[in-house]
Formats: sequence, C-alpha cells, structure tokens
Amino acid sequence: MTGPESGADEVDLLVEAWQRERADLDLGPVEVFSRISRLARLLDRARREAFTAQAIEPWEFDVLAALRRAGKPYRLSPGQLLRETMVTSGTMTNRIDRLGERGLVERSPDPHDRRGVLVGLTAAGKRAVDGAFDSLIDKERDLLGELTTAERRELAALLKRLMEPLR
Amino acid sequence: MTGPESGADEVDLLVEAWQRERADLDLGPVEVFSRISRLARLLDRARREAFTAQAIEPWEFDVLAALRRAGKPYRLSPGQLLRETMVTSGTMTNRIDRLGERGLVERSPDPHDRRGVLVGLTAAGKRAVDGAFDSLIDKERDLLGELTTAERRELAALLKRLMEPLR
DNA sequence: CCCAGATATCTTGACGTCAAGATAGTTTCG
DNA sequence: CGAAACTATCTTGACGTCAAGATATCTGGG
Repeated sequence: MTGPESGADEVDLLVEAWQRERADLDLGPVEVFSRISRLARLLDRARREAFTAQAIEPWEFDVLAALRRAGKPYRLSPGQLLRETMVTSGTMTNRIDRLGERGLVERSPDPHDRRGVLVGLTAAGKRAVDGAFDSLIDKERDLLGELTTAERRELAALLKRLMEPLR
Repeated sequence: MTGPESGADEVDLLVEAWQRERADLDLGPVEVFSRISRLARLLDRARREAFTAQAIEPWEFDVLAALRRAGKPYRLSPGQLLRETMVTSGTMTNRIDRLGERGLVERSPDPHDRRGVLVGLTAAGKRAVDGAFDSLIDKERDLLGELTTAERRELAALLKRLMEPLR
C-alpha cells in the first residue's frame, strides 16, 4: 500500500521524538514545514557549489539574475532590485557596492529622476550570471533526479498552493 | 483539465521572464526549488510571529526544542545540540551563552568527560518552549489550511523523496 | 606508561543582514 | 507658487553566523 518505503529520514525521527514528548499535538504540519526549511538549507549549499566555477556567491547571483532576466538593457533601479530579491535597502546598497568593485555591475544616474540611480549589468556581469545559471539548472536537475516529470509538476503545484496564504 | 486555476504567482512570472531571456533552458526545476526557497523565507517570518508571545527568536526555539524533545532530563551536550540544529560550534557557544543569560538553559559539567559540558533546560525554558511549540503548530496548521489531509501527506512524501539525494 | 592523534568546547575576527534614520529630490494641492 | 507629504537611496550601529584556530582532555598503540 505504501509503495517502496525508503526508511525513516531525519524529519521522521524528529516527529517521532516530538510525538513521544507531546502526544497531545497533531504533528502533521511539521512533516511538511520542517522538510521545507531543511531543503532550503541544503539547497543553499548546493547553489554555493554550483556557483564556484564563476566564483560568485548566492547573494551575488540573486542580484545579477534579477538584472539578467529583466532583459535588455539589463538595467534596474536599486528599489526594483530590492523588491525582486526581498532584502532591505541597506543590504542592497552594500551588494551593489561590492558587485561594482568586482566590475559585474555599474551605477549610472537615472535621467528621469535625480534622486534615482540605475544599476546595469556589465559584459563581465552578463557572462558570469549566464554561466552561473547554466550550472544552477544542471545542479537542480540532478537534485530532482528521482522524481518523474509528473511528480515534479505535482510538487510544484502543491508548493504553489501552499504559498498562496502567505502572500 | 487544470482544475481551479488561481492565476500566476511570483514564481510563474519569474519563470516566464527567464523563458523569454533563456529559451534554451528547461526551467522545470526552478518551479520547484524557487518555491522552496521562498517558502522557507516566508515560513521564517511566520515562526517569528508565532513566537512573539513567548518573546523568543527562531534560533532560540531551535535550541530549546532540541533539548525538549530529547525528553527528561532535558540535557544534551553542545556537540549534540550543534548536530541537531546544523550550526557551527562558535554559533552554539554563543547561543548557549545568551539562553543562559535569559535563564532558559544552564550549563553543568559532564561527569564522565572533563572536556565536556551538559546543557539543560530550566523550568522557565521548558515553559517557554512548550508554549512556543503550541503556537507554532497552530500557525502551521493555519498555513496548511487549503490543503486536504491527503494533499498534505502527498506533499510531505514528495519532499521526503526530494531530500534523499541531498543527504 | 607515554605520546600522537582525536575529540569537545570556546575564542576571535570578518562578513552579510537588518532596522532605523539621514539626505536629497519629487509630487500634490491649497 | 510654496509647504507638506512622499519617495529613492544611502549611512550607521547592532546582531547572529561562520571559518579557523586555541585550549583542554581523552584514547589507543607501542
């Protein structure tokens, strides 16, 4: 009935331990959310590895990728970037500074708003982000290895529904 | 065929943007992993909210919870704690110090190993973690609201399979 | 018994992030 | 037109984390 059982994982053990200690609680939610947290952590490590060839960090990729997928001319304001990447303005200032030092992006004044700035991908930045994204997709495809296409779609759909109330 | 479509979410838009820019790539994996990263982030915020009543932070909960689910006498070594919580030793020293200052845990020498220390939950620590876990379970059940029990199980099972290659 | 290597914990210094606030420029509307 | 409210970006200071290494103790082979 249960298909090819592949034994208890860390989270199963964690839930069993809680069940022993707090038999009064329904731990169903933990089986989902605990796995999501752990997966995010493991995924972050996998991304780090995928980016070693381009010598960029996940936070650098996040910014470069936002510029890259915006399309030509690969320019966005710091405000757009922080909304895309879900970080605060102080963090974004810092990131742009350091990416600028590495020659991957450059600031220019916004011609329509003198308060504003536009951040653009340099040629080196575009090369770095395209290479990094290739590596990332390869890595992620590996990680999905065991899942069939139908299962992957099912999983993506369930995750999408789970995100809805959190928006 | 597609059931009650609830429109494109952030990730759908992100994938469409990448598709425009990099039509050469198969973006299937992104639909899964990008949602996992985002969910982890949103979940972290939700946990923060759930813990406000006990005035504890997620990192504090992680340590207290490891001690709590270990069962009586609620004592573990720093080494066991760092393996449970996936942080480095320096971080764990820091966490134990601060939880000690707040009176939620206390250090005692390990009677069997003079290098060692045991970290134990105080009565106040146990009250805090039990209250926090109640709130967390409530919050998480809310977040699952839209999913049926069968869907929750399906999701947990798919996530478990996704984690396997990452261990 | 002793020493080399392993183990447990703590210390240090650098890093990336955030929250709060400062500064400069823009918009709205009386 | 001018003042008040708003917006965009940057600055500052505190925080939690990590990697690397220091210190103390334990263990097994010779």
